[in-house]
Amino acid sequence: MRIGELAQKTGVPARMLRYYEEQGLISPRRLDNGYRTYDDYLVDRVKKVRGLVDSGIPTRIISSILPCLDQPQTIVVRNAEPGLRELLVTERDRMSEKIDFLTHNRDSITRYIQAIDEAGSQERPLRAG
Amino acid sequence: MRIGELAQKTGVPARMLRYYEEQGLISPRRLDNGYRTYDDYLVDRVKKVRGLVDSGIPTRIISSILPCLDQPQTIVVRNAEPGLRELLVTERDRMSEKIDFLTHNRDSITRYIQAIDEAGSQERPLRAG
DNA sequence: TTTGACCTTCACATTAGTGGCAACGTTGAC
DNA sequence: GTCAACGTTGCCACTAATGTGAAGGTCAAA
Repeated sequence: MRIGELAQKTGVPARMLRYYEEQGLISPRRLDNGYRTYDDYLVDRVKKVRGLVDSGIPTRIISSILPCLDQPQTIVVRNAEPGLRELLVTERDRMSEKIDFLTHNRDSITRYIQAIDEAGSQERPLRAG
Repeated sequence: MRIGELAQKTGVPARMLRYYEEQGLISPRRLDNGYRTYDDYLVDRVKKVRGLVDSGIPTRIISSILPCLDQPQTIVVRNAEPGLRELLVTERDRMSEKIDFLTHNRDSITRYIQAIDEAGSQERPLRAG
């Protein structure tokens, strides 16, 4: 598919898709006329990139770990560069920290919302049917 | 405590603490000589801010939700502005998305690390004692 | 009075995009 | 064919968010 269709399928503007290519995150092939052409599996990859960027992972890191996020790895694993494992462990731990942090604070927010709701229902108790 | 001590306790440079104040995230009182002075509970608040920023929450949002993250709320809840509940729900849902996303990808990374380890041990099987 | 922590302020850096232009490709109507 | 409309290309510059550096001055303890 071409860039417009991918943009439409992912909700990510074409402009941003070109930017991600510039950052080494997605590498489409080219048609004879120079147009970018994307395989279907890149729809998921683009969404993955968006989610990771939104979660505060820098693009530099994303480009390192992206190949490790696609499921059937098998081949890639052999002759992994020496630093890779260490990088992955570091980033995984960082992600775990983020998860813990977000979870804790999300739960605080949830409790606060409940408190608002209870305060509201107390103020004007259920009365009608 | 003054800014240097807070910086030391939180690991956040004094420069950044001033920046966070500029962004409305932390509002220390001032001594007669103009020095900032921080209460003890701000140590936790600073760490919270760091975690949230690292997780991709914009400071503008953080400043809105910070008051709702401290545990004994009770008083604050009453006469909450009308938009607040909606904002909180939106942000909570966004945080949940991030959590799911990070969890999914972290697990992929973990599996990949395991695959590396297994590939390594297969390549050079346990042989010596 | 010198030293180190602190003050404000202005400028600069980095990351993650966005906007707009001019030129080229593609498609459908005439 | 050719014209218009729209998608795509590269490119350059610009924005917004999150910090960081450094100059030049103040405070207070040794």
